Amino acid sequence: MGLISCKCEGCELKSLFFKNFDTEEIEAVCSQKIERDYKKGEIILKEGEPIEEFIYLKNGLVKLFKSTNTEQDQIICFAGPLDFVSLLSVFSNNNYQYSVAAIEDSTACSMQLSKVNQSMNNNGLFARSILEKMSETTDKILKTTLELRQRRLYGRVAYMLLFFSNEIYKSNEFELPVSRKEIAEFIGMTLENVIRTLSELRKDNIIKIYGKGILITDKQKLQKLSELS
Amino acid sequence: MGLISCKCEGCELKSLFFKNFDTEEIEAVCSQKIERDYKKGEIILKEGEPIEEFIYLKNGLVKLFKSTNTEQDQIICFAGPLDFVSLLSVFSNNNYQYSVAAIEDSTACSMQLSKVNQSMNNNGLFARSILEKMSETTDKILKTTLELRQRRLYGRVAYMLLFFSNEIYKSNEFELPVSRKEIAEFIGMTLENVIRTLSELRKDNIIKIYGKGILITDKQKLQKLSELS
DNA sequence: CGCGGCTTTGATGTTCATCAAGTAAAGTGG
DNA sequence: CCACTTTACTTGATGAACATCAAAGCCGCG
Repeated sequence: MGLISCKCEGCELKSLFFKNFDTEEIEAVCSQKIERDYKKGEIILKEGEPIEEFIYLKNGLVKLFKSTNTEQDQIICFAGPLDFVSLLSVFSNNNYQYSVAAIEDSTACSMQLSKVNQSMNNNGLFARSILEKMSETTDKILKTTLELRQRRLYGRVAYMLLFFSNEIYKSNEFELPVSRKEIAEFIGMTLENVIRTLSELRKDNIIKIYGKGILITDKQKLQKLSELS
Repeated sequence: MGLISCKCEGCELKSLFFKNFDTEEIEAVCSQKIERDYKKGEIILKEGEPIEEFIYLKNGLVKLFKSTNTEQDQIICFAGPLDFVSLLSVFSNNNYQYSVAAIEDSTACSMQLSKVNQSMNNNGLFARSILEKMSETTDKILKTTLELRQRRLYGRVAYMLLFFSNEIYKSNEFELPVSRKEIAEFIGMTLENVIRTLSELRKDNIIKIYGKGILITDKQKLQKLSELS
């Protein structure tokens, strides 16, 4: 786990996030920023821990999840660059309600929550930016959840494949960043049935499978499966 | 549908929501407030419509839901007094992503979104209040969704009954404010199976049913069913 | 009264979880 | 580097959970 102080001059996030700040304010917040690298599999935030930082993802891919009393976790969503991974419970709880783990090598920036709070109180526009970002995030999560709920096994697996293809990798060929078990935890089905469904899709010449590698050969059919079932 | 201008002096919401405002600011916003009554069944907001107002519930009970391409809607959550029913998509979309309907006679206050926005820009503390409220709301929704997803038929029905008993009516005896079909739309099962399960719970002397009236006679067993299944 | 919406129950088949057993892949220690 | 262990993946068989179809009862309302 590397640990270097972030050079704000080159940070592409500044313009997105701090568009409502003047230089002085940016300095005040950014001087406290810490950039950190996480390897695939590493835990970034743990459910139950006190919230002291405000974290966003600079690059990589993470999963938000919640552990249950069974062995099976529940994966809430995946988040990519420029997503604010600690956004969900930051402002209504003192402790994280969800865990976050890197599913690809990732870099995250964090700043003290107290500083962010202070800036928000002084600057309504800044608070509003966060509000918008948060609204977006939760809207997306809720949408995905409801979409998945409408479908069954086949439709859910198809939806998941299309999600990674369209939203994350923007290609018909990609490496699944998650295990079969994690897919199951995301779509709310069992490991075995996820595998079975992938195999069936392969037999029907809709996808090709090379371990974690996926090649979507018939996107139209996959799309239809995702809509119908 | 009644329509009177809201008298802010008696409004219990003021202290909750506007705690960060001085009197002048409160006046500025409240002078624009409109109070409106909705009868059970009436639509308050419709998915797809432009967002122009900021609405919160003064009393009553509403459901948030999303229509699908089937006949079955998806109910996202129920909201009671002091909940900000338009909070979900207000800040990230120009149009409502969900519909809201009264499931009991309700009163809602609304103000122009543009005024609220203006106040937020000028007052970080106010923006922060909204942020907290919103974070709370989405956290609750997500929690419920994930809890339901963990359970199956029996557990979901039990969870739903306990929700109305504990969260909404705070009594073991209450009238279900929703139809059997709406229960199904909330817990993501079919109408028939909801009815069957309720009947089984009745046969097992866990609840009594008088049409929409429910009396929970064995809360412990219901609790256990909700946890296990 | 009769109609339409809501509710109930039963029968049937589909979808899915679970159990079991085996293979492949990946990490571990000598 | 190889034997060993562990973890991830795969397939089949079985029964449970659930959706769907069908039919009928109830209840309020015009």
